[in-house]
Amino acid sequence: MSTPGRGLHGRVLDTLGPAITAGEYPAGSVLRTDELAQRFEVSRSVMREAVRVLESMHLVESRRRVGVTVLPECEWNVYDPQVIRWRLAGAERPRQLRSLTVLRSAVEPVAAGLAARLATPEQCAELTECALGMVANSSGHQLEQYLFHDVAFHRVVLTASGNEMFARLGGVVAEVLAGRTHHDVMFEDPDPAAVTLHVQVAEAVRARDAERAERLTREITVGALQELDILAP
Amino acid sequence: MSTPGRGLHGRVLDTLGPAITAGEYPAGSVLRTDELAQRFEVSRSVMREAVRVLESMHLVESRRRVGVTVLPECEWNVYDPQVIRWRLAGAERPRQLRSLTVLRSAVEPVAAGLAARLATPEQCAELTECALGMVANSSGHQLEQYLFHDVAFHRVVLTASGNEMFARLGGVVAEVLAGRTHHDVMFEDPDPAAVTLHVQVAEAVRARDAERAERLTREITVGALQELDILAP
DNA sequence: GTGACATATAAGTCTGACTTTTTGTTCCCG
DNA sequence: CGGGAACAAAAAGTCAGACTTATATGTCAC
Repeated sequence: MSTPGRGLHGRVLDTLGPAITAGEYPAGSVLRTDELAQRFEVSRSVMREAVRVLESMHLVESRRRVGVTVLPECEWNVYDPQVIRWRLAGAERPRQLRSLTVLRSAVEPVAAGLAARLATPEQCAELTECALGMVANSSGHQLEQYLFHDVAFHRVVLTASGNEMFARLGGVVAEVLAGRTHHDVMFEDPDPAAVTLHVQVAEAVRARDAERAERLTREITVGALQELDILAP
Repeated sequence: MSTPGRGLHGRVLDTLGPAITAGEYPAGSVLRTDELAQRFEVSRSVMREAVRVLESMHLVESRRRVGVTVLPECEWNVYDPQVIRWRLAGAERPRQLRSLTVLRSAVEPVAAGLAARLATPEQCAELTECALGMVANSSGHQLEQYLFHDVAFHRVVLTASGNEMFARLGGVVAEVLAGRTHHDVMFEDPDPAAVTLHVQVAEAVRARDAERAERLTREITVGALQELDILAP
């Protein structure tokens, strides 16, 4: 996925990152650069680069005479795509998926509202195209194609919102949707109601009806929350 | 702010990071590590560490035989607190502030709704305390104290939501509020209506009225949007 | 117990030599 | 004249070793 093994330090991160985010080293654990370098059979310079990256993600803190200390979870840069991927790959996957879905439920409706105001004609067209693609693959166990169009749909909405922060969440949404399709429950065809909602959102955006686009998208995200049993009575 | 000059590579980042995020090197620009090392008068090892960090933020990409290429803005990890700080410090400040405020307007209401369900008694108490602090400093040009309690208030709401992604935005909100107080318009005392809303949110959370807490917080964020002239008629 | 001092430790830095990958050029052949 | 293979150069990547610096901790006198 994305950028595997871009250099030796990347290889080190590919094992050390998941290990830390999985809680294998509890907060406060102290590692030593030299020891790590030996363990991974790389030079200290390479190991230092890896540590610097982990440090920039606030997963660890490096202090003289102490070593490399693992930071508590609340310090982590949980928006770093790399960190998200590591956590989604580990045992914390369910919790991470919940966090991200709640985030989606907050962001996507607002993004849809903005998209209704700001989307270019091209983006409107793309959106309906995606929605149609979802309809076309909503039955007959064509889950992969359905997923493809679903991801594209949400990506377009987030991009069309004109907000860079929203746009950057496209990758996150892709991970969540892909995760739902592949790992979790989703053996049968997608919920027809959800498909309809996507079509209606595309219509609302094209019609420049921000209020409606937001409300419909909220319905979609509420559905996503329900799938994960998030929601109080 | 936060961690100034933690080592030589940090010093390098303090100038190179802002320069890149300010668009001083347009996307596609190519830098060479050796040249940079000379310019900053550091060894190549230190320079490499700095480049690795920039790479982990997706500000640059390092390729053999080519050099260090500056990536287009759409690739940047705009959620990285460091990147946010750099951008807030540069010429792009107004745009960054708008992006962040729109993000707030999406996230905070939902967070407040969750907080109303999940906040501990201690957090409820903290919240009312913050709101009272805001009231106490809302007149008489006590902007600094007001800001302090305002930041604390929003931090508690985001934390009490129980969602780690929301909680992590506490720092971002702090930057936005501080920015508004210090740089932008805010010479006279804060809007009394906004102060009242904060008190009411605290009440709603304590009363476990999620719907009301969300609606009131939405009013607060709408106010923040209006201050920046964001909002269609 | 408290303060100053010494010491050991691990990160931080620098340098120089070497390797590897990739790009762009050159040159030969069709 | 075009295309492909071989080649050369450039820049990042890697490594090893020596040295510096900050700092936690222990020691000792008071």
